[in-house]
Amino acid sequence: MENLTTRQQEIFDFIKKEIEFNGYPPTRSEIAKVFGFKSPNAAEDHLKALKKKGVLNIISGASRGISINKEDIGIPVIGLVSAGGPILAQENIEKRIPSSQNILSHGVDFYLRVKGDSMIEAGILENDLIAVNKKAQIKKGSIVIARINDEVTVKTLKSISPELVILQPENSNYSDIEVNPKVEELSFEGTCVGLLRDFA
Amino acid sequence: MENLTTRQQEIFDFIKKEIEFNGYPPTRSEIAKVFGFKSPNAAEDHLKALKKKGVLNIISGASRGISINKEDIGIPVIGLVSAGGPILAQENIEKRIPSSQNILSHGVDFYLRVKGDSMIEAGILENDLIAVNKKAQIKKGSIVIARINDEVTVKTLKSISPELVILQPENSNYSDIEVNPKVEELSFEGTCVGLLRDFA
DNA sequence: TTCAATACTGTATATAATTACAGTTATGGA
DNA sequence: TCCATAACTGTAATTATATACAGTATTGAA
Repeated sequence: MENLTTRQQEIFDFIKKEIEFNGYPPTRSEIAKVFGFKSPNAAEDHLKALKKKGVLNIISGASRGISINKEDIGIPVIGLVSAGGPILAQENIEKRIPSSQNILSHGVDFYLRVKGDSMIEAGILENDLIAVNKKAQIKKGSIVIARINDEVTVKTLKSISPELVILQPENSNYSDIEVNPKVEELSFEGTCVGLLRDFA
Repeated sequence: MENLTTRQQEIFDFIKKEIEFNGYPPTRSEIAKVFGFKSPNAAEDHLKALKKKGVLNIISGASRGISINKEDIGIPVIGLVSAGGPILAQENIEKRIPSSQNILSHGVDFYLRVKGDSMIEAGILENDLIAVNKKAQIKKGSIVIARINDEVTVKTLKSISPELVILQPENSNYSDIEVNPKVEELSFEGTCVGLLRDFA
């Protein structure tokens, strides 16, 4: 997918929102009206551009025949996180899971595939997908996605202070991880707000 | 919601399927064509009936202005199962979770809220939602939703033969349940194909 | 500097789509 | 028996919609 221009992204987001809200896509005129275009053809041009860039599909002749390509809907699933870059970098995205907005009570920014068995006593198994909210407040007792020296890990946050953060695995075979944020690089990618398991 | 007639249910299901597949609702003519109506007005009549029964909404004047009422989309979540009736009876439906079709690799007929801790060693905790497929083959080793003498339970199917079915809890504090289908009433409501947990 | 792409205005038209009106047939109550 | 509901056919008109064509202005890359 080529990158969209600011304007194109706006149009695209509007279409997406309309589909979600109304249950059907907008017409050219409706787009034009919302964006203040004096001609429906401005919308037509945008649709053509968006189609060309591969983010949506237009069924010729059909009214409201706009559909958003599946890959562009949905919440990204992060498999292995490559070192260095941001967690949501394109190369980390394993696939996408359709909207699912209302499935969980919190917003989900991405899903993270669980590696290892360090959380089994919290009912989190290997290969489960953890639903992560990036903005939810990081607090004691919640399950957090932390990045320590560029390595991503999922643990319960046992305690947090300026010079000592304790991350607790939920598996009696493992011991707590103690990090001094002033010495080691520590950041929080988000909080676990849900879990998805697929018995494939 | 009043009950739909067979025909109305067919039309409704078709509309739902179209929205999911195409991303936008069908026109009257498209409905008529699929069902073999010679007049688009037959579809119009059906839409009016469906609207009257409250399962969908029609935006007058808008092409493809059909939207399905949120309560009628989605997969039902079953909380407590009342004795006697079928598991999917209206009174058992706690809420509905939007489509999510492609979230799990198997089809999901309903979600069942887990009571108790008998499956914690399989990573299934109390209040988790188990995704259930009604038609998937019941086989040894899979987690099944069984009904024994009208009581619904989730267990691993350890062994199955005409006179002895062994259901195994995944919790060392509990012991296996042995059922003779010839003596006790035993039926399978489905197989567990996934799990959903919401950290509310 | 020339060209393609972006971002529109303005006009026009074929056709897609909604939807009313007038019927027909069958069914199952009241 | 009468009437409402369901499930259609058939016709037709209004309006909603897609979409082509002809422009204009701006920008950034070749």
